Amino acid sequence: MPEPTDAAWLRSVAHEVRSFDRSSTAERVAELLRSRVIEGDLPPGTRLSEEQLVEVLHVSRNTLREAFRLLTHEGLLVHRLHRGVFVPELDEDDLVDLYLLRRTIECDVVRRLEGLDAVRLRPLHDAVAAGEDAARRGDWGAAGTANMRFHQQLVALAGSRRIDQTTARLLAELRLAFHAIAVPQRLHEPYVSRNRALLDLLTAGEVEQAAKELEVYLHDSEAELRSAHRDRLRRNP
Amino acid sequence: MPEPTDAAWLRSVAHEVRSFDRSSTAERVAELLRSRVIEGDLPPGTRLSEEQLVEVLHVSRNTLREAFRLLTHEGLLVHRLHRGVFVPELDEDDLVDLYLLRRTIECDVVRRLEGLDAVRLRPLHDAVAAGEDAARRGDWGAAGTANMRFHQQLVALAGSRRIDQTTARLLAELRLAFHAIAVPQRLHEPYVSRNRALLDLLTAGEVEQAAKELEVYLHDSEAELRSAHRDRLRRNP
DNA sequence: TCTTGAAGGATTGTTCTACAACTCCCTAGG
DNA sequence: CCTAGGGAGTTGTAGAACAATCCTTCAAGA
Repeated sequence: MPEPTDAAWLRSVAHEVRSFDRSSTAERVAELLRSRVIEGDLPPGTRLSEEQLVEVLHVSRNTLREAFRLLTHEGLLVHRLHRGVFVPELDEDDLVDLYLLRRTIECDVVRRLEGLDAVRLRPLHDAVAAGEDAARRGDWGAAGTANMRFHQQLVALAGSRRIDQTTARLLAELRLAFHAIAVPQRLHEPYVSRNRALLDLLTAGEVEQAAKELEVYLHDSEAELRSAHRDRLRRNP
Repeated sequence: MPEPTDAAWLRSVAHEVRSFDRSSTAERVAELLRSRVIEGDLPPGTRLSEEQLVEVLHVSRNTLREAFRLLTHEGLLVHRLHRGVFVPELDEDDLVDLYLLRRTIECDVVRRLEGLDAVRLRPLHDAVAAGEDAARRGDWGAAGTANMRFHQQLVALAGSRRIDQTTARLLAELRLAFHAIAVPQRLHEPYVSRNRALLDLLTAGEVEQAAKELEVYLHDSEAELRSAHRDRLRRNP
């Protein structure tokens, strides 16, 4: 006999089951291409040829184009009419734009936080630990991944689907910029310990202080990235 | 003889010309469907049949599906695998979510504003005037449109492409919620004068004060909308 | 009565082919 | 050096076909 409280539980199970192995071919193709772009295998400016990919992936052009659309709206590809899809080349204006939105969302989320406890902060803790571990190993790719995870989990504390989604796209785009730049250590190293410091502030419940630190943090990160971008531009016209 | 400064100008003209009448069939179809959804012609929950629309619009299924994808990523349609696309039905959680993100972005944008002058505020002024005009005529549909324009122009002051885009999607989704609710006057009337008050604060350069007022404003708006939503749910199980 | 399972029609997911529309590059001519 | 135009190659769109899935109906069993 189903009790009233069962309803919510059943709904959540239903949702989980339904989204378990539920993916279209287009989504799987998108997932594959996404990882390639995010890992930096495809340098910015690369054109993704339909003909070529249809051949390699063994899917129809329609399906491939559907995958293109998915990634386009994640900001991982750009579509130019009658020219094809390309891995985006972010310029300095894009960096400014991305960091502006990023500061807006992240700082505000932190400032509004309340009722924090160890359980809720657990995912953040894991991400920080992963970053420290990667730094010890000198694996700056992994350090970058851990950093992304830290910030994604940070905004996840707000408990908003749309904020999570916006942030995911934001970070994915930023990752493109990271790959376009050579020196990962200089970009990621300082933030391993700064993430730890942020987490400590949050653990202590000092949200206002954390928000302020995060604001400075993101300004520094932006400056670093822009500087590296300009350097690269100077070397590589 | 092209001077150095010409380059940027020529590029911008080239871009403008190129994007003038530059739209694919899919984009035109999307535009058509978008207006229908935004105007509320298609009630939430409606399924958009491929077969039917292909017949009416005289486009191929491929093209139609591409249009579906575009609108899906704007939040104006939802796609359920093997079931089709539907006009979304927002529940109260969605309203909470939308307003949370909205407060985050709008308030933060306002708080960061500086160097405001009459020229930059002109679009806001026009939107407020349009809202007042619509209210006098009792045209609450137009009042709602003017309100959306006001907020879109407000965040546009930040000068960020990505903030504009996120906001556009946000407001489009909210518009769905407005349509699902019967009483437009009660929802829009109070905000005509509150928009004017906000604009006055901005004109006076009181950004912090404006941000605080906006925060309250959005809380009130959210409460109003949620209440109306619950009323509707009670009448219409 | 309620649940379970199978059959069937209807709709979406994907592939394939064909052709139109457009871009890009190259070359001839001014 | 610049411009116009032609041709090759790529993307945009159409349309038909089939596979996979969903939804409804209905009958059998507990």
